Amino acid sequence: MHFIDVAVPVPLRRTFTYRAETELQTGVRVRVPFGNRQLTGIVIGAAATPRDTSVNIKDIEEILDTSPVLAPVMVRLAQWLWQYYHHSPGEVLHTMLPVKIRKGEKTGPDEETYLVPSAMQAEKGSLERAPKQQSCLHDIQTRAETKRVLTQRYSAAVISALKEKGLITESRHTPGPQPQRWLDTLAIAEKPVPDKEQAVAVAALTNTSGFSVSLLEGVTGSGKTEVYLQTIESILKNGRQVLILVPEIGLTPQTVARFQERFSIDVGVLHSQLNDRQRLRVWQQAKDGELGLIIGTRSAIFTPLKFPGMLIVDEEHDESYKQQDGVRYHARDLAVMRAKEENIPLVLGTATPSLESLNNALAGRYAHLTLSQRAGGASATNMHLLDIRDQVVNAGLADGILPVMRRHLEQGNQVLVFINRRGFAPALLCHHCGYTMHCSRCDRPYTVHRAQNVLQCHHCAGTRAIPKQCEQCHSQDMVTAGVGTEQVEGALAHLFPDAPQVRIDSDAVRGKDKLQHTLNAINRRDYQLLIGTQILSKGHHFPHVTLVVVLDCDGALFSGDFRASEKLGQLVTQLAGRAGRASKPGEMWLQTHNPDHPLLLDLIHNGYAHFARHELTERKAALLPPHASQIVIRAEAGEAGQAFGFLNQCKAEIHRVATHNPPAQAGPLPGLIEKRQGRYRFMLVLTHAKRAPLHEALRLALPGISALPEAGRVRWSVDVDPTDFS
DNA sequence: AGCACGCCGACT
DNA sequence: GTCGGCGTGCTC
Repeated sequence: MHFIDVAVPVPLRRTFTYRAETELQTGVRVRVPFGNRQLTGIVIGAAATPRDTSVNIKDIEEILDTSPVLAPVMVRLAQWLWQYYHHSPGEVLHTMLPVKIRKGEKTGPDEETYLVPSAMQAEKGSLERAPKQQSCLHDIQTRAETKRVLTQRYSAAVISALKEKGLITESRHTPGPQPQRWLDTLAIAEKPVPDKEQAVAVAALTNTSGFSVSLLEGVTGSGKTEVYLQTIESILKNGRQVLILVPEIGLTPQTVARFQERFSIDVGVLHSQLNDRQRLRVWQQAKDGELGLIIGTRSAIFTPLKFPGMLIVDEEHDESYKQQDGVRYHARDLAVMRAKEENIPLVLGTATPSLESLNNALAGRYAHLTLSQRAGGASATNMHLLDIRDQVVNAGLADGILPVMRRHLEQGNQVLVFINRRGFAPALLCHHCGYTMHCSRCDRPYTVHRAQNVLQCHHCAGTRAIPKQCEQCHSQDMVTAGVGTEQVEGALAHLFPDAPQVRIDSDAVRGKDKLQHTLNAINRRDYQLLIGTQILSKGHHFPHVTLVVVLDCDGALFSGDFRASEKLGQLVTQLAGRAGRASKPGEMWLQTHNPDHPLLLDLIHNGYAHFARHELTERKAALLPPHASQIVIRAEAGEAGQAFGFLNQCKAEIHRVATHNPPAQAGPLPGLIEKRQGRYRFMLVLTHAKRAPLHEALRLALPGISALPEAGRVRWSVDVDPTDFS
């Protein structure tokens, strides 16, 4: 008789012990009785023989797999996840596994129709006058192929003719796995000669074996992707798989095509738009070792690999790697754990490292590789501050910037205007009584959208018509306040009527392929003036842009979020990287009311690398991450007092339990967006200089917190290493 | 999360 | 008299 720990899909922070007749492999799915229902669970490992005789240990009902759906490495990763993020095993496995696997569906490839040679032999010369049929038969005789593949290669007529003649028949069966299938087609296309820094980086990364983390800090345009390409070449040749994570917005068909073209192999692609079936297929092929290269967004970090060779996290600073609901994991941090478990190298690439990764590199925990030269000899963009104090500012554009823009436009170049607000204006208010139109569910001002003629709440996405008169005093004198992309677009159309312009924000490029078409049109020089939001800062290069204007960077200087300045530095640097090339050096202007602000001065004069190091010293002095660890407990409820009260009880419980070396507790604080979708949100921020005692305190407190009667009434969650305090 | 058990209001 | 509201408690 064996006792076995099983993770079941319930939101409880523990596993359950069952009895089995035989020993069971870790990672195998089992059907188990749970309460009065049947659940599909995962075997986590052998359990100690229970001493507590009061619990009635039940038998495992059925073993669903002959081979595990989770390799031992992935089971260990799951355990790390639920311990580190203080979530339930059930929720963690829910996050890690494709839906179809979770639901207990059979694994393995689907049955397919094959065309196979029949027992009958073709008479000599009978196909002499049918070369297509001959070649098709030859293909089928050499290698069993699916009907699906063959109908792409040959016409239906050819295939049916062979069937008529009784030379081939159909057969349905499941294909066996074809491990390292990519080696059949792998070929290295012509590649550029790396420059000296790239060559050093490739050599360093190629020579690593076993676990290591390397931060590849390469300025925009320095050819990080080329370093990835040349590094993974030998890994693929050696029959090892490479998993590449990219930000949500960076996963374009072009990205995938670049890898496909270089290596002539199938690339597994994983992103949020896939359906369950497509997702399962890539998962299975990666697990069977059929795919050499898998590219995906955040959750792709859970892709199983039969022959793990290397992990790459591109644009590692990108915020989209942090999951913001459910198990709030950070894919970059998880990649470190995964690489350690698999004993393979991890590469973190970016032009603007997160302070977390930079700190690890500076402390010597990560290798630090740098690419400082832009490819093709392009020079760095020149950055300037434009003091807009006392200047006339029209639709966000200061008078002083207009001559600069005119100069670039007259030279036939493109100008990029960045404003981090979509819509026409961020508020609509009454000129008579000052009342601001706001969303009653979220208590936030509505954004005015002139294009669709609506007010939209940017927190709950709710819309309503633009009112003609004030809700409060019925005055008809309604005015907008602040500036959004739509308004800038309108003003620029007046100021520069001869320059064709385009707006790029999530409103303007909604819909499949719309963004790509717009980007193509920009690089065809259909437009001269580009007005847009964050989208413009991510990954796309605009060789004809010679001027970047940032309309407002003051907000980030005085934000309540301590990461705002880091994000500003990354944004500005990424934006600067969009512009210019060798023949056309770029220039960037930041409009500000704080031209003497040390952060801005440091950023524009010394660059991101210097700026980031300075930020790190500030974080150290303020005892903030990465020089401290944080955990946030969030709660939301229909009544503010409920959420607040619950967090106060959490605070008391942590205080009671963490007698030795307790964390600092701030709050309960209202969320930066206090009310959202009609619910009140609060958070309790736990901070400690050391990670271990912080986690220990929470671990000890969670049973008591979960047992609070309020815990069942409010919606609450634990966020380890929070990146967003809203 | 589910599901049962349990104790109070308005219905055939 | 019962049907069903959702508070509470438990799940190897």
